Amino acid sequence: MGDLPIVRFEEKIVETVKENPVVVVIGETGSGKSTQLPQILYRRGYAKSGIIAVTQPRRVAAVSVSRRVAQEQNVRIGEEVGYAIRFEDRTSEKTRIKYLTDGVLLRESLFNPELNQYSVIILDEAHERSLNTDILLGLMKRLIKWRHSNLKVLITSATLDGGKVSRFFSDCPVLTVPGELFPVEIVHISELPKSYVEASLKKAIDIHVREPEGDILIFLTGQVRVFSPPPPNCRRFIVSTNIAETSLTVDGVVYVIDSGYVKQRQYNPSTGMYSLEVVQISKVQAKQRAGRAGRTRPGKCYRLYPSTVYHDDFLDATIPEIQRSSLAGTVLYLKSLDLADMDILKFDFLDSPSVESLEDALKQLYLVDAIDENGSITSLGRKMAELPLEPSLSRTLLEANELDCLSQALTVVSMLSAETTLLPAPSKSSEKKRRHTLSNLPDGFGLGDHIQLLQIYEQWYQTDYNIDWCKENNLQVRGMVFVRDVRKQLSQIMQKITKGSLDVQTSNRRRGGKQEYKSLRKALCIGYANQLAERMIRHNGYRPLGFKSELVQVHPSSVLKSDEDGMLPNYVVYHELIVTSRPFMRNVCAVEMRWVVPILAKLDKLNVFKLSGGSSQPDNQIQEVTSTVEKKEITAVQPPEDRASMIQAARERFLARKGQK
DNA sequence: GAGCACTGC
Repeated sequence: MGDLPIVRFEEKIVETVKENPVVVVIGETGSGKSTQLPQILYRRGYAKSGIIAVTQPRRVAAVSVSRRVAQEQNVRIGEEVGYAIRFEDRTSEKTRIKYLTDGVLLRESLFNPELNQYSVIILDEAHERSLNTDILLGLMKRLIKWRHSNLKVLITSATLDGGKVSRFFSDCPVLTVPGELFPVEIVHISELPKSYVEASLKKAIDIHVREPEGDILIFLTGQVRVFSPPPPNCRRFIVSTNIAETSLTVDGVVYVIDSGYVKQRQYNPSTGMYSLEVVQISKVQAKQRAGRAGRTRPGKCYRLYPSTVYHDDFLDATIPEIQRSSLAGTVLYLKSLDLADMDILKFDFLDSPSVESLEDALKQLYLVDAIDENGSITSLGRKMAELPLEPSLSRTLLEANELDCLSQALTVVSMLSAETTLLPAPSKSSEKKRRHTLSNLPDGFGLGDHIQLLQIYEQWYQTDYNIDWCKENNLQVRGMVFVRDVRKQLSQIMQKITKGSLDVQTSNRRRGGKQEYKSLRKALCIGYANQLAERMIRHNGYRPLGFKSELVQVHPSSVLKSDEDGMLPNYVVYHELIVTSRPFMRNVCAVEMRWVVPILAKLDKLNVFKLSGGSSQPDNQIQEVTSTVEKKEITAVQPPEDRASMIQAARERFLARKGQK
């Protein structure tokens, strides 16, 4: 390994790091930056006063890279070289080089904001711009001011715009290390095809007929089954999503077909809805895809778009995750750090999320009681930030603890954390089977999907976590085991937060009936105060409250039942709004009017201007921001005419009851 | 009555 390109730059790297607190290292695939950079600094004594931390966006990468480095150092994993990922800490007092996911480093920073145990922090794969890496970039900028004398920060990436990061860190130096890829010939087609799926199929057959041996990797937006039956000889056709850009390395690939598209999840802060859209990839992504052809020998990349489209239409870089996600959790995290002069609208991000998105986050946090009407974090909010969950789910756990149904809530929340991986990938053959077996699973008494998830886990518990039971019921074993791990971790954190011995045991009793779930549903209602929907008067469509008014439906996969008149509950809370063919609420739970009334009152007095620190002295940049806020109509709920009086009456009853107490 | 890429604490 001594001849990796990066080693030839050792002197230059060491010299630059010595003179500067922050250094950007651009290294193409095959440069050895992830494995060699920490070893170089280790050799030069940088681990004497602290640990060298290397972050990775993915767990597998943290584990595999650390294993390779341990091997090169000739030590066992967990000794001088170790890793830390969720559920698994393979480090010891001897550890000097520590690989960890960026999520783990963020969590460590919550309890030790100065990260004193580290002398060097290397943020690897920064070009991927994961939400966590972006937060860390902002935190590092603050941290080097406090720890100027004893902390070195290195930002490394494959194709990141080095100049931009350098400017972000007060014009820090940028080192470029060449990679060891084989040349890849790029071929563009002359005009955009009508169908990129069809075009990629044609191109694949074309390569198969004309070109010498070598596997073909095809980047599409989903696993479309268009390549069956397989060709008669042994050439492999690998159809892949963007997973092969980063997570997956396929050996033997010589040809890449790049459709130029990717399916991307986007959050709309004004409607609270997620959507999955097929969008054009960025130049960075196109380069990444082409690079996959040159890992073992010279290769070819066929791009199913003209070069003019690449140059003129493609974005330089993918829109960072931070600009495509709901930021409630992120904002709560930053608020809980108690950074001096912390104003969330002024936090220094490499690419700032929109003001609208930040205000949406503040609004949500206010509704779940994590911040007060002035935008300051509450003691409840502090506890919520300690839980590795979305704010609505942390709020549910804390409320459940008050209502003596923590054990049930822990199960529901854990099941939701792995929900997508529970059911097996749909295929024609298993579809019937799944439907059949699902009918054998509990139905949540018609109260909704959260209750069903609880019942499923409790049944599994009663079989003593029997793997065969999962298989019989077509539940993914890995998913269920993951749920069990999450539940254990959350139980421990809850014990710590409440400083008490809690009853977190999964219930073993035979369940009585609907009444059994009342407290749990109330806790869910309070936790999901930001995800509450009201049914329309005469039909089963719903309107999410607190967002721009849009009509949504309960997802057809839901087990929520209607009453004798065919009507669904007046109010439900939902886990997620997702736009596919239409806007749907996924995972809903029926809630009662009397729990909803205080939330409606809160929605009424919502004042985003105050939440975003409207009283503070704005600087020029912020001036512009606040003026748009002032003009904007506050998105409080306007109940439909004839229901307004009903809500008012219920609210008065509620307040009267409260007064009596 | 739908049908959804990928991560992570």
